[in-house]
Amino acid sequence: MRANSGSGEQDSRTFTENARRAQIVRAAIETIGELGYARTSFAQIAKRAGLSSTGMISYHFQGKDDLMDAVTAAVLSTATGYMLPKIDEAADHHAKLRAFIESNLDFVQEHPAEINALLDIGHHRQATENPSVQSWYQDALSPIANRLREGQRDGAFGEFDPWIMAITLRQAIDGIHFQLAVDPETDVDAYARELVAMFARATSK
Amino acid sequence: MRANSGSGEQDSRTFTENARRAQIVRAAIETIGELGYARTSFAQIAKRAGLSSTGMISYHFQGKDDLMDAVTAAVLSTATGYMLPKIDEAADHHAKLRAFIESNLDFVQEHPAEINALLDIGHHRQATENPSVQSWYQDALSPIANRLREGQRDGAFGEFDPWIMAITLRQAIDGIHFQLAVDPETDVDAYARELVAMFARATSK
Amino acid sequence: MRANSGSGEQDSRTFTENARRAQIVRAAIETIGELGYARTSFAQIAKRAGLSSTGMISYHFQGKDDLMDAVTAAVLSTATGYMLPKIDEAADHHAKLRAFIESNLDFVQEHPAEINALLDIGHHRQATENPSVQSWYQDALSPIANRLREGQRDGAFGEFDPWIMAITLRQAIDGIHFQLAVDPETDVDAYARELVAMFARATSK
Amino acid sequence: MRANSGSGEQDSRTFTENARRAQIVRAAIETIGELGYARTSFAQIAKRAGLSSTGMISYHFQGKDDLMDAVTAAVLSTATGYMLPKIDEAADHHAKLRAFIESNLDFVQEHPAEINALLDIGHHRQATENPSVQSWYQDALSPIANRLREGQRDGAFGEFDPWIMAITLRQAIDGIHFQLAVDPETDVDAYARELVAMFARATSK
DNA sequence: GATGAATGAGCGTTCATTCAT
DNA sequence: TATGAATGAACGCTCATTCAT
Repeated sequence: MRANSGSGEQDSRTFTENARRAQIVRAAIETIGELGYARTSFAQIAKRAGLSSTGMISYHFQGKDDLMDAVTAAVLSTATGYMLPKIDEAADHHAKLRAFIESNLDFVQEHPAEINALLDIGHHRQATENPSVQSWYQDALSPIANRLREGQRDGAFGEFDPWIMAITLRQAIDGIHFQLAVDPETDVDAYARELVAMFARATSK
Repeated sequence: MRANSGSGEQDSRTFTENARRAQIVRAAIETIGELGYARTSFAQIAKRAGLSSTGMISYHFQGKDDLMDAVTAAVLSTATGYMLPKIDEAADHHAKLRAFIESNLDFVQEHPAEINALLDIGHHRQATENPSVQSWYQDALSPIANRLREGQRDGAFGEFDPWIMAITLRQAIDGIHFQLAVDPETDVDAYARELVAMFARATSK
Repeated sequence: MRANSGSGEQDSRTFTENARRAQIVRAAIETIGELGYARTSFAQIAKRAGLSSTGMISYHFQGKDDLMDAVTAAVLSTATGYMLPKIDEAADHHAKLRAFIESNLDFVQEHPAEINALLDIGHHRQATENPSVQSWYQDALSPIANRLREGQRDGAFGEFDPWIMAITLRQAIDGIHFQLAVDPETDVDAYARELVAMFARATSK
Repeated sequence: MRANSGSGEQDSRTFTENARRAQIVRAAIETIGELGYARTSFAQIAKRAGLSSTGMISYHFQGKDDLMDAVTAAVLSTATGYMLPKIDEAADHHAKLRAFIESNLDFVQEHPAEINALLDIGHHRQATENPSVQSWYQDALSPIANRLREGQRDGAFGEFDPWIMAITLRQAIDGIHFQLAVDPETDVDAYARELVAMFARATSK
């Protein structure tokens, strides 16, 4: 008898069980953020969640992959909720691009554990032939590429492949982690300003 | 007794002899490239290398870190040997930037296992706060940043932070792996051409 | 998760519950008693305890040292519980000295595995410079030395260094193991009588 | 083709091979003395002996047990050569007993590695059912017991079991190691004087 | 739901020993 | 003899998962 809901399943109990699931996901995020994926075990997560047994995690999730899917979804949801309003508020395509970069780096600064968890899981899965990798990565890039394409259609941007630009933009923002590894005192806002200027040129006519 | 050569030791035979070491490094590269760092164990490497036991790896290397150091050094050496001549041949700063991007992506296309291994090891070390991370990452970025700085000094490029541009360039090139994960049939040359145009604008005056 | 109780933890169940822990400690005592510390591995202990894997031992104890601490504590507790009443019953200092020697050798005869385990662990820790050695050895000798000192103060014994006499007494009793190795049919009671007479002279005025 | 000479074998090559054997035995003594038996491996011994391969040890000795037999014999021989003259010089039985104790503790002080090796090997083998244990231990105790018996016959000592007194004497002297473990600054000469006085009483009429 | 004991495969590493050269 | 590579079993320990209560 299991309460696990596979990724696609719809279940009437979904909402009542969400409390425990969310608690575990929260603990997983913090653990990965602090120790890294490689040192994160069910035992560490259970300890941080105040659970007396790792069996609780297996009970609520189909397995490690299922838990990591939930973590990924949770972080992406939080990040989107943080960034989207700021992008929507922006007046034009250029301002929206700037808002995307700045709000993304703001989020990195304010939610380091979430971001570390997301990237760690992503790196771990990239090598794996897990089919869910493609989808979440596409899901993350598609909105960016679409906005860039709209900007081109409206004449705000020059000619470039919007999909490759989206990848580059995504990777440029994630580059902050390497910079922070080299110098933890880095001014993230300055990094953001530099990227804004750089991509203004890169997307110009 | 032991064939291990500690990191600090100097041994003229390190690269010339020791076919076994090279064989193990090769097997490690292929294993990481195929399974990813997380699923790569001495047992997997030994199986691929046709060794009778994992003890053989411990015999030839001080430990897992030492083996991964050897893998990193081997891949970087191969990559540098491939790319440097093409960059040196290029006539001016713009051509060198183009040669860097193109030769790098050429190398990715021709040596996917090597590159996957290099990035996976890098990610794992970053996540586990291995102190050797900063140095190799700085070592990888410094030459790029220095060339960009020279280009600015010579008036070939506009104003930008060369260090952040180096990170972005590095990350943009590595973005090909995400693209290949989504679509293994991607035209890497087209990806290269797009990046060349993009960074021509990004570095322009 | 884990049933381990770290050395510093206080847990009222430590001795009352945890049948599994006791079972493992018992198996460890028997294994060390039979094979000696050097040939005692988790695999041997697990086999003797009927455990499915060595992981069960790691589950119940923090590590090999923790298990050996538990073995030491268990044996010392049993030995003290056996000997102390007999010593307390004895009327005067001479009778107490005799009771100490006799009850100690009685215990050796009746619990050979326990004693072998205790001495083997002690020797191993002394050889590996484990810092916990001094304390347990001092703990074992101090009560003997103190009783001897009291006897001197009360005029029952002559002049001698009570600490060195305590070491000699301890070592003389442990000498029975060498004797038993040479001749397993040795009359331990006779050995005890001889030591009693010998130390009566050695402690006399 | 092996050069090993089993314990009982007589071999015309015995003397030519003794150089390498002695070198290995010497390295083994130092290694056990410094690291203890548990941490002593063929690799450690070979390193200390300046050998390029542990195979050399296996070539010259039948196995680990054979090497340890050689170490034991070498140390006993050295110790006997050191002590016997001093005992022979002594005028009477009481003086000889004193000379035995004092020269033995002198030897302990001047050759700590040899003694540590001897005791470590002894402790390790006690638990093992190695038949060679009984013999060397009997060989070590018999001369002591015989001298005590002679002293009794000549009326110098009182009544006691000479064999048990020999064990006790042996153990009392070895007790210095526990004392040194507790306090490395212990005055060994004072320890010797105390034992001399103690055994003068213990062996008195 | 929740607990915690149990499972068994797997980890990197060390070891004494063997063997071709 | 001497070398050093190779062997394969064993080591303590961690892991995600299962299961009875």
